[in-house]
Amino acid sequence: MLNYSTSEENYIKTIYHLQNGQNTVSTNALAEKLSTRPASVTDMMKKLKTKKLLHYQPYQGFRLSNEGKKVALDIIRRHRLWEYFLAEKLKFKWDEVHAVAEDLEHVSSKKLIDKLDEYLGYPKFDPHGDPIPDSLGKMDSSRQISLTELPVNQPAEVCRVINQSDEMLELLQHKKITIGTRLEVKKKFGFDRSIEIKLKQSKGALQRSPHGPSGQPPFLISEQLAKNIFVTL
Amino acid sequence: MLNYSTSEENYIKTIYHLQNGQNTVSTNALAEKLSTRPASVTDMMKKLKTKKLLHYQPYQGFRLSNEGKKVALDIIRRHRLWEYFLAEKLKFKWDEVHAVAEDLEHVSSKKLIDKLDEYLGYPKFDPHGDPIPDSLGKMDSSRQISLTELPVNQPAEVCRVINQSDEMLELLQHKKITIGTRLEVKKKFGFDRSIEIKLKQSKGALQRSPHGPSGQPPFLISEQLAKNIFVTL
DNA sequence: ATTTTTTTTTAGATTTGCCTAAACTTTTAT
DNA sequence: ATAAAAGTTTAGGCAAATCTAAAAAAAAAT
Repeated sequence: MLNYSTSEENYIKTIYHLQNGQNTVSTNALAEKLSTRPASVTDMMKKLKTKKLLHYQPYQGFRLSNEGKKVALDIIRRHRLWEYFLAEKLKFKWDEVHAVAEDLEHVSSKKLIDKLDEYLGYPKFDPHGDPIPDSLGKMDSSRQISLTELPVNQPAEVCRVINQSDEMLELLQHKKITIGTRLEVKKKFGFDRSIEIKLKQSKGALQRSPHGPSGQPPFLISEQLAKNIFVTL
Repeated sequence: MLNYSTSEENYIKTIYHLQNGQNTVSTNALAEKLSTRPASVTDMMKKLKTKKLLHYQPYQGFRLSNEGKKVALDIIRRHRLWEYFLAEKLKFKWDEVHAVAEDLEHVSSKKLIDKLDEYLGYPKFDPHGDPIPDSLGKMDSSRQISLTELPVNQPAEVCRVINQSDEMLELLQHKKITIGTRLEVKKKFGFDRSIEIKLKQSKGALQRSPHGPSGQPPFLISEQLAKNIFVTL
């Protein structure tokens, strides 16, 4: 695996996230995500094409090649391992790890990352619940469904939150929802597709609450929030 | 404290090391250390002067300003904390930490470094024995003398090795000299200023050696090596 | 089927950090 | 004291990554 510049790596990583599966990625979408100009994207696409990291015909959008995907997974591995390190060892808050990991991910010593992985105990998911690729690029794709898809009365555990903004994290924190929280959907309302959920006693937390043996009362959350919370059964 | 580019940081750090105390640093010396060309150094010196990080009059050499020294100490702090982390936590070998830390030191989140420092237990020295500046730039300057200055029969402990090349590390490894090794100078020879030293039982290592209760026999080391080994009494 | 709008690309600059070659200072040697 | 050598700076260029403005292609609307 060759070395790529920080800028190249940011393009590759972002294309990977945008081309969820087989989608083709557009110049404008990529420029938007990277806070840059379409013209800069075109320049970089030409360069990455000559390096055989992506397929690209002018005006036709682009997709990572197999080699490009490998590189992307390696960057994502580095990013998520650092996120795990920051949260787990340095006690960063869940919502602070991303920005710092954006810098650390570009330090590309293979030995460093493999030793870090070992030190951390080969974690499978980062603090946001995203799976961490192993050194071969394989990662767990354990069934993670959105809260909107979770059947009523089916117990589940929060394993991932996507698209987190500061506002969203504030709301989650207020409602005491974190990775690992166990819950059930109690009712779904057609009117605005909001859903009522009930948090369950987590294994660790056994203190008496003021709500009796059944814990806190159920409460409503919006569809917009539910879409962004993923759970495992 | 503003942010500086990786390149600027490398210049600042290297000037700090070269201007040991009040020396003035020359263009050629800096170019040599940074494996770059004198013309590039001049360019950068002009830039750093406008940023008030150093004092510089054409043809007269340069010295860091107080602000420049502060920046240098911050970079050195990051570098040495990462070295400590790599050796202590990730079990990198003593001679492998420097190269990786060269990259990590440029990730400049203050919060990251302060939390790393806390996590590591506020270490005072890096794996080479160099003192680590605290978040205010203060560092231990505990008396560390070169082996060439150590009086005969004065027990001491290796605390620092400077100027380490691969060849030198090979030699140290072969003679089983590491940070923490305790020893005494037994004889000094005027002819080539080589010295004879004797390793002492380290506190930790209590296994019987084939050399009886007094440990290994004394052996000679060159002046060149002795100059680079520092000890505390 | 044109025209309009949107998207994408090209052309030409800019900034950073580096280079070579030539010019200029300072130092050293005669 | 002056010439040669060594060290330093200037001048002019180059590559990476960005930008703006204009041109070209594709998509949408009439």
